[in-house]
Amino acid sequence: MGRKPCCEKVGLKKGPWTAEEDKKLINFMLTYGQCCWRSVPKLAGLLRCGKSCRLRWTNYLRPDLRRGLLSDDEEKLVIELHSQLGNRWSKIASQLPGRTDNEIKNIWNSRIKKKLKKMGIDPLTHKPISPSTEELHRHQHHQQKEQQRRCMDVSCDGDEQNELDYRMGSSKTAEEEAKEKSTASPRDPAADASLSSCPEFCTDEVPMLQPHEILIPCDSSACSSSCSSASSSSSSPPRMELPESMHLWGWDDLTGWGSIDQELTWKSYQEDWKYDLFCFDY
DNA sequence: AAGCAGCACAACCGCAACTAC
DNA sequence: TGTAGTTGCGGTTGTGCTGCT
Repeated sequence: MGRKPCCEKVGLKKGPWTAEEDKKLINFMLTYGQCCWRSVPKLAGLLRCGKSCRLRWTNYLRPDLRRGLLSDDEEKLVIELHSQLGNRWSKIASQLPGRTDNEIKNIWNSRIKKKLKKMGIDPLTHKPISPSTEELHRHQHHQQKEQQRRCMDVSCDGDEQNELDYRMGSSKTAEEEAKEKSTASPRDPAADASLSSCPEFCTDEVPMLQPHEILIPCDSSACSSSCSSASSSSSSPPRMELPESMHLWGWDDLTGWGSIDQELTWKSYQEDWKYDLFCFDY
C-alpha cells in the first residue's frame, strides 16, 4: 500500500498563480497565520494543494522578502556559506534575511556558478580549477553516466540487484562522497568557529513567522526596485517590499480584508503596506 | 519579422525528516 | 516500535523574456 499523496491531484490547479489566488492566500495567511498547510487551500478557498500554497507563500508572497539582485556582500556571503555548507540552500538562505532557498539556489545555478568558473574556481569544491581536476571531474561524470546506464540495463531481479548493490556499495560515487563531505563540513570545528563568530548565526530552521515578526525595516537597497526615492529618510517608518501582484491592488483591497481587527501588530502591518503603496510609483 | 539560443526564475516533483498516534 | 500523515528540502522542469542571427 503506497503512501497517500499530499493532495488530491484531480481538480487542483497547477502552474502560475494568478493575482486573485495570491490575494486569497495572503488574506488567509495574514488573518489566521501559518497553520496546517494541508488545510490552507480549503480554508482559503483555493484550488491548490497545500504544498503549492506553502511554496508560493514562502518563496514569493511573504511580506519580508527582498527581491532583486543580490548585493555584492550577499553574493560573497552565499559563496562563503556554500563553501562551508554545500548545497544546503535553506541553511544558506537563513543567513540572508529576506532571501529564500529557492532564490539562492536559482541565483547560484544561473549566475554565481558561472562567475566562479570564469574566475577559474570550481563551484563545487571552491578550489582553483586545474586541468587535472577538470579531467578528474570529467572522468567521474563519465563513470556516473556509465553506472546509470548499467542501472537502466539491468533488470532488477535478485542476483543482478545484489550485484548492483555490491557495486554501489563497494565504491562510492563522487556524488555520494560530495554529499558526505557537505554533510560533514558543518560539524567541522573550523567551520563551526567561523560561523559562530557571527552572533546571529544559527543553523536552526527559520522560525515560523507571525505577522508582527515579519515586519522588518527595508533598507535602501531592498526598496530601490519598487519605491520612489522620496521615502528613504531615516525617520520614515519601517518599509516593506510588496509582492508584485499586490502592487496591482488598490488600498481598498487591503483595508477591505476585514476580520483582522485586533492587534496593534496588524495595524502597524497595515500602516507599513499603506505607506508602501503610497510610495509606489504608479 | 521570424527563428533560435540562452537566461532567469517560478513552480513542480520526489524523497527524507519529523511528528503523532 | 511501527505506521501514517505532514512538512521541508534540494533537484529539476517549464515558461516567459531578451538578445542575436
